[in-house]
Amino acid sequence: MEALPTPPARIADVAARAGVGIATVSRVVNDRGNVAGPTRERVLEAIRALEYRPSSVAQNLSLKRTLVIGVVLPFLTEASPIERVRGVVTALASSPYDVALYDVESADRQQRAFRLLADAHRTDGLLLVSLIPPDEEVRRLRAASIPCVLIDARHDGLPSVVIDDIAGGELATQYLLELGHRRIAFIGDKPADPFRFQSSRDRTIGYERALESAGIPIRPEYVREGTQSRHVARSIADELLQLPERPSAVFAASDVQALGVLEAARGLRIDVPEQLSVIGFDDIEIASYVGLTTVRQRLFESGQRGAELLLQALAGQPPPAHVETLPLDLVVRGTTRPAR
Amino acid sequence: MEALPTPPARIADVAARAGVGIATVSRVVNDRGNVAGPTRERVLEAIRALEYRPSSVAQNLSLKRTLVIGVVLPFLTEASPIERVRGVVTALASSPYDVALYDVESADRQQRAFRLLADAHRTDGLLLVSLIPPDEEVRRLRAASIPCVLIDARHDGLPSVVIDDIAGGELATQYLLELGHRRIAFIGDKPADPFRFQSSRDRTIGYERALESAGIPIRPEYVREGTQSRHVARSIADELLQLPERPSAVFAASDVQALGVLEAARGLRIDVPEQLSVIGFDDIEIASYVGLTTVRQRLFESGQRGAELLLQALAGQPPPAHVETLPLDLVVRGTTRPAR
DNA sequence: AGTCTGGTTGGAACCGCTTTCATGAAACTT
DNA sequence: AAGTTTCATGAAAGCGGTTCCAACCAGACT
Repeated sequence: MEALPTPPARIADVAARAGVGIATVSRVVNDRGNVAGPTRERVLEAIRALEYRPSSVAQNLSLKRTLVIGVVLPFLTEASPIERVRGVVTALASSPYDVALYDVESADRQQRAFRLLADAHRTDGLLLVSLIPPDEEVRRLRAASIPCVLIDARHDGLPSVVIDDIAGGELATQYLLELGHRRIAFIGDKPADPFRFQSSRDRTIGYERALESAGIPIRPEYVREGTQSRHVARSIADELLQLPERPSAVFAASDVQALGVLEAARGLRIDVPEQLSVIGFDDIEIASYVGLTTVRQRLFESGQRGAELLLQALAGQPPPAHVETLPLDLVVRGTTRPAR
Repeated sequence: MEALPTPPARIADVAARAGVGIATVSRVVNDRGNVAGPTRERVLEAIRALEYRPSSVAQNLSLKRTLVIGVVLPFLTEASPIERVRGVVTALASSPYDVALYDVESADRQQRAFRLLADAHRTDGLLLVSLIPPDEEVRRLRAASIPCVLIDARHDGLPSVVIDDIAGGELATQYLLELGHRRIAFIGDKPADPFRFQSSRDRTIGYERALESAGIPIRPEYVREGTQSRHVARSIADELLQLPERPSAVFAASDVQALGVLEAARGLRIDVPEQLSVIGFDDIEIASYVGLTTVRQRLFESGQRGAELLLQALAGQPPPAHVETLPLDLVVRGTTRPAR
């Protein structure tokens, strides 16, 4: 009993079978307008018999919407964007919208994605994660009145969900200062990255600001940069920890890098936290397992919140706040301790 | 200079401006058919001036396709499905297809997703991850000729990408046996889960088979089940490690659970691997950091391969192999050691 | 009994694109 | 020079829905 490929029923088939006009079928399907009881029954019967499902593509064309929200983000490889996506998916789960994912590792991928954004009909709304759209595209989006919300990025005139990276940098550094540390090193992201915004740079500023207000001079040899990877961070930390005057604490701009620092310390037989305090940023899942002290940024929530804002915009309400700043929390675990 | 919301140009606008028919514009846009040089130029000029982008929704309706591949999966919260999605996204990056994500944590979400699958027009193809579709839906899919590939799941008549869980269970257990362990415990997934396939059960079978062929009787008190979480695994391991005859090795059906075992051991001051060997399954990212010995399954590759198979099916080629089994590798790290 | 009113209904236009098909002009035959 | 191809082109018919609008019908009202 092989089910042969039957073309799916169209609205006209249903109408014919029920002996009514297509308009009536549409009314029944969408529960709109007045349809007399018996008529409705006949239509429903026909729908059941034919296993009719309205073609969403046709609906989309007719209603000029797609019920798709595009999520554009770089580095799907990393833990943090994924957390954000999870937030987005969760927030959109109870909405009628689907989530389309666009990963833009490379520049041409980004090109492609933005070309797509420019297609005024592919998505109803856009969520850009850790990505700053070119002005040109923003203009197009606006012209096509496609709402767009940024997550972990800013752009004039677009609503966004962000954190205060400067404050975060200060928070971490101040905590180390309170613990009595004076020789505090910093490992940041390499800002050369074409996509990267200035999160890391801002965290550096926070770091410097905290040191300054504590009256501690900034030592250039304590401030390093490398790509966002454990491996690179490890080798940077290796150098750092073999300086004549070894830092007693390291603030890494991300947990991933902090893990690299921990590895380096282990390799050099430097006990953490006895001889070295380490603090990270993000609070990714591994952090809790390893017991890493860190600055938690609410990744999941950022996605969720961004999606909510977009949903509001889609519902016709103008986005309430232009820039929404999510709070940061210091999560003290086992890799930090008062300086001796 | 505010860009006011101008309705996007339609094909008719372009045609009017270029002084040609819409058919000609379509030909130029799709690079199909013959269009005289000068005419083409005029059309291109008009397209440029009007910033015309064909509406993909309209194209979809006309061409009866969507260029969307739906990826349905439960537990986006966990590390392994995400790795698979990454594989899918990567494989599909250079294709014209977009990826729509459907997370189906709860039963009604699953309901919704399958209802969606049944909509013959929303996606061109489907990738089901760790999910077995009801026969009814499979029938519908076939009737609508929507190709569908399963990843980490099987269903008669649908191509799938899987691993040999039995062999994996044997692999892990045999390794422990080779190390001289005789008291080997097993912690598996709770099979009560409505979505869950029988991966965990199969791994149990592999475990039992390995013990049997080594002539070692299976002790029921050594075989436990709990939900896929570190927390639950930890408490199970807690009990296990306080049995009168404590096992010398534990095989956990997933790395996440293995991490729970490590925690339990730490809590009980049982040294790993000196006093207890632990082996996991999956090889998620944390595993390498923690130095967990495990059975690697190629998650990323499973997504990638599944997407490739689907692409082939979409291109009209029937899927070559019905069930594709990905290899498993034993990854020896620091949590296993010969029995004393 | 005749007109009004309001709920039901179906025809037809429209959403924006692709593609078939007919048409006319240009190029080629014989 | 007349007939036959070939090529470029546009009108129109889908694709499968939604919705405006006019037509119809029954009961309510005068």
